[in-house]
Formats: sequence, structure tokens, C-alpha cells
Amino acid sequence: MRLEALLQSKFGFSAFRPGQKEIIESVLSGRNTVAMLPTGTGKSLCYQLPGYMIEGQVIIISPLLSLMQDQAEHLMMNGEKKVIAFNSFLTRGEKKQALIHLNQYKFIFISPEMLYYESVLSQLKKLRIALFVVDEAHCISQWGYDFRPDYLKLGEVRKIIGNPVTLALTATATAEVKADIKKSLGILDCSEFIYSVDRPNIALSVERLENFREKTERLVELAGILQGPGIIYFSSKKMAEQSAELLRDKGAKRVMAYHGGMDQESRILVQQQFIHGQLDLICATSAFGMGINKDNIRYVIHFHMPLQIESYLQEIGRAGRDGNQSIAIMLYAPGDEQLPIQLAESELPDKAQIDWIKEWIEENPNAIQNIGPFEEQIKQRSGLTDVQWRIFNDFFEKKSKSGLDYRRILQEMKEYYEGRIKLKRDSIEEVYKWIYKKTCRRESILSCFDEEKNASVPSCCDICGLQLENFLRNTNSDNQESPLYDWKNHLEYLLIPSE
DNA sequence: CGCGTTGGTCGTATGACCAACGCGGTGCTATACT
Repeated sequence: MRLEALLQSKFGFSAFRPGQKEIIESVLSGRNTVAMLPTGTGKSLCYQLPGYMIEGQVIIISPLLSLMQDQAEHLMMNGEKKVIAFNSFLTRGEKKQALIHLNQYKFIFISPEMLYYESVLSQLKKLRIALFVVDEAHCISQWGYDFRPDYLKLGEVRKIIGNPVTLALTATATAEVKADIKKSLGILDCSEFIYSVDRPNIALSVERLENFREKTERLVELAGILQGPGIIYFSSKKMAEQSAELLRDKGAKRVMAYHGGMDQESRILVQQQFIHGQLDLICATSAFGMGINKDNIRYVIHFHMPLQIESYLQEIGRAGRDGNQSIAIMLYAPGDEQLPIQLAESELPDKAQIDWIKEWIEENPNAIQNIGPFEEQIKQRSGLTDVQWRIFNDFFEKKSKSGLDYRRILQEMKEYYEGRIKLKRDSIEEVYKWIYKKTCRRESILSCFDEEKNASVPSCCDICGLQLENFLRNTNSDNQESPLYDWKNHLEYLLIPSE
């Protein structure tokens, strides 16, 4: 009862949503906890409420600045003053001040990168930490190995600051990812609260087409007839932009692109316009999604295949949060799997680059002690991208500390990368096989999460039978709000060869 | 890897053909400079 009373007085809710209470009780009893809750709201309550019941600070590790800002703001709107998003939006002076007065805050949002700074760690060590929260914890597994290595250091950080009670929150994690989370955080012995990842109101469909052109034509067609709002996912920024333009050319007025190459301001603008119903359609890369709280998205189309089933689930999971019928359509043409393979492989330094670095070290033996200052030189001459360099440097530094010979390190590195690439190829193949599956698509996705389809789903998937008509825009309504484009003229457009 | 784009060839008007080339995602931070 005490929990319910606090829920009412602090947050104004009269009842918990499924899962929340169990998770909160687990955390309050001092157990490390992994919680996998369906997408949508409700996860943040799992750390906010305990925060008010335990003495000390709540540290929340967040993957995105925008998420941090959002959540901090949200808490402040709710009357909480002792909140800080400790990130690069603060000036140097503000950071310094905040560090000195860290113990005056209740909720501290921070990125894995910032967390690892010595100045931050030494201050954190002095605190009495009530709860260590890892939000979107699948990032550990999904980003830690070859994109944001600081994600893999969370366990080390946790140890340094005295093994505080830890709560890992995510919406999608396979058994492997879950194991990864527990292992890297060092919480092998923990409580688990796992809820189904199934979203019965999202119909699943794969359309196999002959080639790129056919896919594009089908995309234009679908965007013209489907009930919006919708998201179309691409694995190329250029394609996302070109397609948004193409759809506008075909008459769709309220379409915008969204990708990581855009400046922060336009990204926020597009996102806000979409959330507030001023746009019907977003042509996006995987940059679009986390933190998007819009409950009436009716369809998600994939023009390119994602690199993992989980990413797919995350991306389509943005549809139908209101519980109404929605659809996810994957467009596939033979050869499409090459793009994700290429993306996965280009992420890590290749053998030739590692060999190049080996030669460079032979010519510059003094650099081994501290290779960091040579970053620009090495990057420029070996052709390593920023991400590749960081992954390389992280591995090199870690192994150097343990006193390994550089030749041995580079050899181990090659082997390690080879293993990573194999894993990535395997997960791409899983998506590929799923596309060619002849059995229920929901069933096979769920099986990746060790789940079974236990109820019959009315509009399940293209294999079980699906009426696309159920997802079309109501053409009778002369709704001036969203005249996406003139569907009747559409076929004629398609007959005109593109310029 | 395989797609689309680009630009050259042919040989005299337009477009068919082909080889060469480029492209391909996700975010944090600091520092020095304007």
C-alpha cells in the first residue's frame, strides 16, 4: 500500500502498470534487476519511484543526449528540482560546479562516455548511490563492441563506485543480449522481469520484389495508399533524403527525411513536427526512433533490411502503441543483404589496416607507450574512420596495460574482429532467412526471444493471411488535414520513366 | 558485394550500350578556434 500511496502522491497515478510494481519491489529489496518491459511509457517510473524511497543518488545511464534532456525535463515538470543531465550541454564552469555539488542532486543522468572520466568517477565514489540505472540496456550489446566502447566499461565503473544496486532496463533483448548485459554489468546473480515482446496489433508482411526499381515503385504506391502516420526505414542517408523528395514529387506534402547527418536543430524540428501530427511520413535511418513517443503510428516500412532481428523489432515496435491495428512491411529485392553486410564489415578495422599499423609501429617504436597523440596521423594514413580508430585504440590501450607485446595485440585484434564479423554475418543471415521463411513470421521472430506464439492473432502476417485493404487510408473522407497525395494519378506517374 | 550514377563511345540523331566509379548507419566528448 505504501508504494501505491507514493505513486498517487508523487506521480498522480492510481495504479501500477503491469510489471512496474514487481520491478520496484525487487530494486527496493536490494536486488540487482534486469527488466524487459514492452515499449512505451512506464519504464522511467521503475527508477523514479524507488529514488524517493532510498537515501542517496540515482544515477541513470542514458544513450542519447536528447533522451537525457527529455527525462530530466520531465522530472522537473513533475516538481523535482534535484535533477541534472550531466553532459556536454553544460559549459565547463557548469560541469565543475555540478561536480562539486553532486551530492545535492537526487537524479543524475549521464552518458557512458562522461561517466568514465576520472574527474567524474572520483566524485561519484564519494556519493552514496541508491541506484545505478542503465536505460536502454541493450545498447551494451548492440553498441558496446564496435561503436561506443564505453558501454562495455559500465561494469568496471560500477565496481569502482562500490557495486550499487543496479537496474537494467530495455524493451528488446534476446537471451544472448540479456546474458551480455548481466555479464558486462557484473550482475550475473540478479532478478529478472521479462515481458513478452510480441505486439499482436502489428501485422507483419514481407514483399519480395525483383529489383531496386520495383521496390521504389512499390514504396511510392504503399506510401500513397496506407493509412498514416508512417515511418520508412532506410540504411542510407542519401536514400532517405531522395525518397522523401520523390514522395513529395509524387504529391505527398507532409514528408521529411531524418538521419544522423542532419544538424541537431532540423532533427528536433522534424521529430517534433511528426510527433505533433504536422508530418505524416518520415523517411529515416536507424537514427530515428529511440525516445519517439507517438502512439498512433500506423505503419513502418523497411526499404532496406536491418542488421539484426532485434533492431527490426525495435523499429517496427514504434507502430501501434495505442493498441490499434498497424502494419510492418519489409520490402526485399535479391542482393539487398549485401548492404548490411557491407555496413557490418566496414565498422571494424580490416586486416590490411591492422597490418599497416603494425608497420607504422615498427617505424615509430616509441609510440607504443602512448599511441593516442598519433591519432590524426594514423587515421589519415591508414584510412581508419573515427569509429574504427576508437575501437582500435580502445582494444590497444586495454591490452597494452596488461603488458602484451604489440605484435601479439594486433594478432589478437585480428582474430577478435574476425569473430565479431562472423557474429554480425550470422545475425544478418537470420534476418535473411526470416525473409524467405514459409512459416508464420510472428512465430519465428518470437522464437528468437525464446517465446512462443500462444494466441491466434487476427491479422498476423503475410504467411498466415493478411488483407492489405484493412490498412488503407479511407478514401471517402475528404479530410483536408492529410491529403497525402493524389492516388488516382499515381499509376500514370509510374508509367513515365524517371528522368 | 551489387546497386545506381556517370561519362564515354558510336557516328551524326538519338539513345543504346558498357565500363569505371562511388556508395553504404547508429553518438558521445573535448579542444581550439572564430
